[in-house]
Amino acid sequence: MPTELSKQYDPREAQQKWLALWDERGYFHARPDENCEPFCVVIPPPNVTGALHMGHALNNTLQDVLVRWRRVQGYDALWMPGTDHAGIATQAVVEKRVREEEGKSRHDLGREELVARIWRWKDQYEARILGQLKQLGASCDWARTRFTLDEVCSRAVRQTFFAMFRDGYIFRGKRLVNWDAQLQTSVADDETYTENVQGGFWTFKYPVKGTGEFIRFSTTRPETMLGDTAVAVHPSDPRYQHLIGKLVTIPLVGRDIPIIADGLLVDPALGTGCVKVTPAHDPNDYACGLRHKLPMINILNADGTINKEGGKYAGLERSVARDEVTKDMEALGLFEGREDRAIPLKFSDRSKTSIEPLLSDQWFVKMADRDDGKPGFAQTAMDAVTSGKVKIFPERYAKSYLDWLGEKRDWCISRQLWWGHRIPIWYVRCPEEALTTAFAGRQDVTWRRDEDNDQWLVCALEDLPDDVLGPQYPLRRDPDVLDTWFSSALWPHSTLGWPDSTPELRHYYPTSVLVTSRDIITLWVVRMVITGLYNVGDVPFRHVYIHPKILDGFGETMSKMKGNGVDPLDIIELYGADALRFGMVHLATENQDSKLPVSNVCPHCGALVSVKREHMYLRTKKLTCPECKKAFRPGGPWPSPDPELPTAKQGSEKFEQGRNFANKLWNAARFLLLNLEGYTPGALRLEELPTEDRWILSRLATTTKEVTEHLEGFHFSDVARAVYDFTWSEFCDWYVEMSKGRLRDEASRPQAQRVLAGVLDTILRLVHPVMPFVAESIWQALGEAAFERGLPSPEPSPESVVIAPWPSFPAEWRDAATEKRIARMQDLVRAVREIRNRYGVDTKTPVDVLVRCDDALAGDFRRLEPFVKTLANVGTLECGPSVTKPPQSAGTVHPEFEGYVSLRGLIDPEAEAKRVEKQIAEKRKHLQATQGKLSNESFVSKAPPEVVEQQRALVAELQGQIQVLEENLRELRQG
RNA sequence: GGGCGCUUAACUCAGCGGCUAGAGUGCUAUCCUCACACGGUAGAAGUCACUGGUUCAAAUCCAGUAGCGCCCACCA
Repeated sequence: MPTELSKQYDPREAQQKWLALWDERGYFHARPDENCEPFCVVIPPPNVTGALHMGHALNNTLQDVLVRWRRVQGYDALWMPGTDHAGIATQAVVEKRVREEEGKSRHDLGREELVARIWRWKDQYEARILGQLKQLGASCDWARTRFTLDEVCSRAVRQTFFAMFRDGYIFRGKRLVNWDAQLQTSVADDETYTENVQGGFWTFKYPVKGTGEFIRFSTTRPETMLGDTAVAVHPSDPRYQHLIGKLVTIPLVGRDIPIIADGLLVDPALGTGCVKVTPAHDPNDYACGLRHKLPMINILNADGTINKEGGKYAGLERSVARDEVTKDMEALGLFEGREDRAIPLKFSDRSKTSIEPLLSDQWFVKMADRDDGKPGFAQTAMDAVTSGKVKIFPERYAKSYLDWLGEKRDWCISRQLWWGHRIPIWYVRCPEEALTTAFAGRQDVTWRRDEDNDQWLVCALEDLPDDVLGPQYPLRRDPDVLDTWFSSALWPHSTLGWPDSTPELRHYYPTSVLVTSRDIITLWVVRMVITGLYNVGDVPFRHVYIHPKILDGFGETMSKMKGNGVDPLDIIELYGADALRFGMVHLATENQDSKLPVSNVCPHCGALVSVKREHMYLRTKKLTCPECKKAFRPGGPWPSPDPELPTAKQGSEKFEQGRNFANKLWNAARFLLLNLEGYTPGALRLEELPTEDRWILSRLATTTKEVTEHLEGFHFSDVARAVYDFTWSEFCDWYVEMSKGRLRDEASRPQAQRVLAGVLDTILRLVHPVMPFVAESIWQALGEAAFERGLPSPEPSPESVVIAPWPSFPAEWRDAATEKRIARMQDLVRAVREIRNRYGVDTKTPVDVLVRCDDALAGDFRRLEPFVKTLANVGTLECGPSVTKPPQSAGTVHPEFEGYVSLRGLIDPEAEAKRVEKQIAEKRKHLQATQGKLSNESFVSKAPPEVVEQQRALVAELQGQIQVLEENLRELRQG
C-alpha cells in the first residue's frame, strides 16, 4: 500500500523488480510496423574483452535516453544491441590467460584450438557485458542481440568482401609489417614492444656519379644499404642543392640510385642532413618511396637472411651481413666512422627477437577516386556529410571527419591474427581454364590475376575445398583475418539482416542516430558511411552525436593501470542506476572532455577518500581512512585480493546529486500518496483554477517544451537540469508547500489532489528517459492510489511509465502574468525569511508584515495571503498604498513594492542602518553605471530601442528604491 | 609535428554579444516543523587565465601569450 513507502528510496529493489517486469512484458521488443515512423539506434558494440567502463555507461545512457523518449513519443523504436569480437584485443587476452594458466603459446595450441578457446571466452564475457547493460537499464531489443562474428554478420562480411573484390575496391598491395624472423610471421603492433638497446650509428659516403664528389649519410642499420633506392636531402638545404637529381652508385651492389629532395623525410639539422632511403625496410622511407615512386627492394628472406637482391651477401644472417657490409665499405674507403648510441628497437612479444620491418602483401580497400567512373569511397563519404544527408553534432566534428577523409588513404584490412573473419581468398597456380571450367556458371566465385607472384587470387562467397580444382592445382587459403573494423563498418545494416531485404532492413534503415565518441570517428563512423552507401545505397544514419570523453579529476584519461577509473557497477551499487544515469546525462555538455573526480570508497565505513595523483599507478599501497582511521588498499588493477588489507572500490561524489534527486522525487510522491485519501478523478478547467495551479501548470508546460527541445538538439545536460530544477525548485519547494493548506481544507482538497497528481504524473513521464527506475516505482504506486489522473482531463494510466506517452501542452498554458504574480510573492516570502534569519527570529514565532504597493498588487497579495502567511510564518499581512514603515522594523525594497517586518524589541537600529547604507551605496553605484550608459550618445542612437528603454526603466526603478531606502535610513537614525 | 578543445566561486561545470554572472558539491548560521537530514531556511564566496583588438556594449566575437588536455601522425 502507498502509505508503506519507506522514507528513503531503495534503488536496488526497484532495479530488480522493474527490469524483470519490463522484460516480461516485452516493452523493448520492436516489430517493424509500416504505419509507424521508425526510430532506430544501433549500439556501438562493446568489445567482448572485459567489463564496461565509464565511457560505456555514458554512451549507453545517452542512447537509452533517446530511445526511451522516442518510444513514448510514439515512434516504432528499436535499439539494436550486440558486441564486437575485437580481433587483437580479445585474442591477446585469451592468449595471455593460456600462457599464464597453462604455460602454452598460441602456437602450442594451434589455430583451431585457440579460436575455440576464444569462443568460449566470448560466450562468458558477452553474457557479462549484456548483463551490465541491462543493469544500467538499457532498453535494447535483447532478442535481436548480434555479435560481429556470428552467422548473420559473417554473411554480410563475406558478401561485402566479395563484391568489393569483384568491383575492384579491394586490392592486394604492399605494406610494411612487423616481421618476426624467428617465428617467420608478421606480428601486430600490439604484439611488439620497444626497448632502448646499445647500437651503432655509422657514417658512410656514396660517390656521386660524374662529379667526383661524395655524399655522406648516417644509419643505424648498414645492411639495409643493399636495398637503398635513393638518397634524400632537404629541398632547401644549400649544401646539397647542386646534387639534387644526380645519381650515386651503391658500391656493394653496383646499383645507381638518384639523389632526391624530400622535405618530409629529411631534417637538415640531423646527422649529415642526408638520408639513405630503403623503402622496403623502413616506414618513413616507405612513405618517401611512395611519394617519389621509388623502386622497393626487399632484401630479406622470411628467416631473416639476406636474399638474392643482396648479391654476394645473399644467405647471410642480418647481423653478419651488417658486419660484412661495414667491412667492405671500409675497404673501399667509404666508411667514415661509428659511434655508440642507444637506439629504440622493436621486439616481438613472443619470440623476444628484434622486429624487422618488411614489405609484404596485404589487402586494402581503395579509398581514392577511380578512373573507371565508379565513385571513390572517400568521396562518397565526404559527400554524405557535406550534402547534409548525415549531420554531425556538435558540428565541429564534421571537420575531423572531412579532414581525415580528404587524405583518401587506403584502408589496410588484413591482420595477422587468428581471431576474426578469415579473408575469403584462395591462391592457386594454374591455367585460367582450370578456373573457368571448375566454376562455370557460378556467380559466387570470382578471380583475378596476381602477376607479381604468378598466381590467381580467387574469392568466393562460400568456403572452397582445397582440391576444388583437382589434386594438381591445390588451393591455399590466405591465413590472415580482416581488420575488426571491417565487420563493425557493416553493423548498421548487417544487424538488420542485409544482404537479405528483410522487413527490418526496409523499415529501420537508415537508422536515426549514432551515439559515439570522437576517437572512433575515423575508424568507425567514416567506414559505416562508406559501406552503407556501397551495400545498401543509403547512409547508415541521419545523425551522429559525439559525446564528451570522461577524464579523471586531473584531466587524465582513466585506465585500470593508473587506478583512476570508476566501475559503473560500483556506482550502481553505491548510488543506484538512476543516479549513475542522471550523472552521465548531466555531464554530457557540448564540451569535448568532462572531468570526473575519483574517490576510494573506504571498505570499512564507506567514506569517500579522493584519489590523488600520487596514489596512481599503484604507487600507494596503503591508505588510511580519515573518517574511521582504518587502513585499506586503494582501488586499482591488483592481481589478487590482499588477505591483510581490504581493497577499496572506487566511486565519485558526482553521483550524489542524482541519488538525492531520486530520493527527493520519491518523497514528493510519498507526500502526495499520504494525502490522496478521498481522491476522485476530475477534469480541470484552466480558467477556473486559482493562481497557484495556473502557475504550476504554466511552469510545467514551459519545462515540458524545454526538455523536448533539449532532447531534439542532443543537449543532454540541459535535459537533466531542466527536469531537476522544475521538480525540486518549483514543484517541491513551492507548489507542494502551497498545497499543504489546501489539502487540509475540505473544499479545495479535491482540486489540489488532482493538480498534484497530474503534475507528478507529467514529471514522471519527463524523468523516465533519464531515471526509469525511480519513475516506474512511483508510477506504479501512484497507479494504485490514483489510477485515473491527468492534465487537463483524467484518463486511466498506462500500465507502465515506459509506455506512457510523452507530454505536450497547449501554448496557452504558458502564462507570463501568472508566473510574474507568483514570482512577486516568492520575492516577498524570501525577503521576510531573510530578515527573520538575520534577526534570529525563530520560525515558530509569527512576524507581522506590512507592504506598501499599489492597489492592484495589494489585491494580488491578499489573494495569495494564505501562502505568504504559511511560507514565511507571517502573523498579520497588511498591504496597500497607504502603508507606512512602522517603527522598529526592517525593510526590503523591490521594484514593485516595499516590505517591512515589524521587529519590536528585536531590532538593532544601528546595524540595520548600516545595512541600509550599504544597500544605498550599491544601488547608487549601479545607478551611476546605468546613467553613464544612457549619457553615451552612441549607446542611445545605436543600441536597439528596447535595450535603451530597459536601461531607462532601470534608472527610474533604482531612483525610487534609493529614495525609499534613504527615508528608511532617516527613520532608523531618528527612532 | 598536424588538428581540436579547455582555462568562470574552494571543487565540478552552466552561461556563447545587452539583468547587479548562475547551478550542484563544499563552507557558515540555524532548524530532526506531521514528504524528504540523500532534507528545510538563510548566508558568505568570482580581476570570468593574461595582453591587445572589434563593438554603443565583451565572460561571450577576433588575434596573440601562458598553462592544461584530447585525437591523429611520428621520433633516420
